[in-house]
Amino acid sequence: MAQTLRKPEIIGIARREGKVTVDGLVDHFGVTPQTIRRELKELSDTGELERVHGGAVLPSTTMNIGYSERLGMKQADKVDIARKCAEEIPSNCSIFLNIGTTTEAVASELLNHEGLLVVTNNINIAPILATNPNIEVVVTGGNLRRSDGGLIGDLAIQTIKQFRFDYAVIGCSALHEDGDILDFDIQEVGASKTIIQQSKHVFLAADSSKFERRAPAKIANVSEMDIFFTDKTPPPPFANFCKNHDTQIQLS
Amino acid sequence: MAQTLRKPEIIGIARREGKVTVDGLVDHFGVTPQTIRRELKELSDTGELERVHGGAVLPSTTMNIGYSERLGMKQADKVDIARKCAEEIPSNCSIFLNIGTTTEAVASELLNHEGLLVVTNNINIAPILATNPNIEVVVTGGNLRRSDGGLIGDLAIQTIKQFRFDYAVIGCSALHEDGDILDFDIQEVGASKTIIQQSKHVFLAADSSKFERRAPAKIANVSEMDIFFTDKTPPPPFANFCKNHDTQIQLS
DNA sequence: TATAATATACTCATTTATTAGCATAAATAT
DNA sequence: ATATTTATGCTAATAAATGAGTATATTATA
Repeated sequence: MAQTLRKPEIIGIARREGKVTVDGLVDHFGVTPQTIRRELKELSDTGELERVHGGAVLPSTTMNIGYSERLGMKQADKVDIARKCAEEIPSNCSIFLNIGTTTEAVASELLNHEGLLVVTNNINIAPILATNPNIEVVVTGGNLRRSDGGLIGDLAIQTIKQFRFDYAVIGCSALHEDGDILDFDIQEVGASKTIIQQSKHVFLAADSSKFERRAPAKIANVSEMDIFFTDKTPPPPFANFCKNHDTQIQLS
Repeated sequence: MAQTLRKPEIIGIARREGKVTVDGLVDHFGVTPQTIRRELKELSDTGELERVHGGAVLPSTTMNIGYSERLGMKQADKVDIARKCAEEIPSNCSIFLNIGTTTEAVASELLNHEGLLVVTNNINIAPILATNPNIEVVVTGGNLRRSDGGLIGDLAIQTIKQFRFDYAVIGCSALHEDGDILDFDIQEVGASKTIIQQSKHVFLAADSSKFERRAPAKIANVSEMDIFFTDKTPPPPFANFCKNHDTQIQLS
């Protein structure tokens, strides 16, 4: 396979923006669309990007998310949320990133930070952060959850207990109007409890679609969070609940 | 300027910019393109940069390489070694797979087994095995080694100690004629000792090119292995050593 | 559903980069 | 001082990337 000077930069742009467009890359590099298309095709052949009409998006690094969810808006929203979240995190500190595609986006946004120690139970985050040698990456042990690459169970909790974090970024499967943070797996409850206990600042990062989802396991309550990063003003009951419990809402 | 002074600067520029162009370096150093090309070729031969048409980019570590490319990369002999190795492992048992691309090939060959519990400190193995729901996958914790996606250090050892394995498959960076099994990282020593200690049967899987490699850390000795899976008859001193220590050699 | 507007895949000519072999000049060793 | 190694530059042949034209596929719109 041919390698070119442009490919790493295309991937970099995709990581920052969540997506790339053929037109955008044409302007950026000053080459013709067919050249860009050729390279996007090659990047998609190797699995580094995923081709869509008009451009390409980051492959959902999670293992089985539907095509539609990866496209366009959702991913762009996630990148915006992730950027705001990463802005609140300084260099030279310790961070925990847990499961969820939003925390993966946060990982990408942290690539420009320095002197970080990042611990994660999300196996997809490891290759993202591996590109920056200034970030020490620790993966917790655990049983692999196929649906999203999460590492769960007692092994994960054991590892988390051995650290203290300056910041923790929590993702979730669903949000309930009464303030509950939900996951589809009961095993994640113990992990999130431990994370919150070991962390000075706890952030929740979740896009507004999570309010329309259902999930069985309550892993935490938004009152335990310091900041909730999201894309749209949450439903009034949830927003009021946040206000009453000193949880800041940060819109992007 | 002498060549020895130019090379570090080229690498420096590449680290800052992510890439270097032949033309750019020609302007920068005031030499001809062929001089630059020669040096880029040397830097690419030593693995410090990756040559591309028009310049060079930072080498993509195995971590960054796309999934399908990684699969295609596996040479036929590695697959053959892996197949023989997987044939010796029954269904319904517990297995440890450690670092190395050969153990990744073994993982692929295990996909048709059933009722396996696979524990690994190789992060690349998780997505391979995730495709078969009949295999329970456990990832050890540990510090991420960027060069190959290995999880190393005390966290990994802690996890390994909590299991007993029916089979362990060991990979390595290099093999020495006197029977020593070598890795480039001293931290892997503890892990491999623990693996051997916890396992009923220990297999070494390594292609013959490992005899031509050098690595500093002795992680084990082939006398501790039950079977050595490889593609060609090893050098006579090594073969004799195996014979004297009841280590079976299995050629593919 | 039909139609228009984009976007894409494919092939081939053109441009550009690369390799290889040889010549020259500087640095080092004998 | 002379030979030898090493770095560099030149030219021609080779290889690779690019861009243009055209046919096809996809998405948007009436």
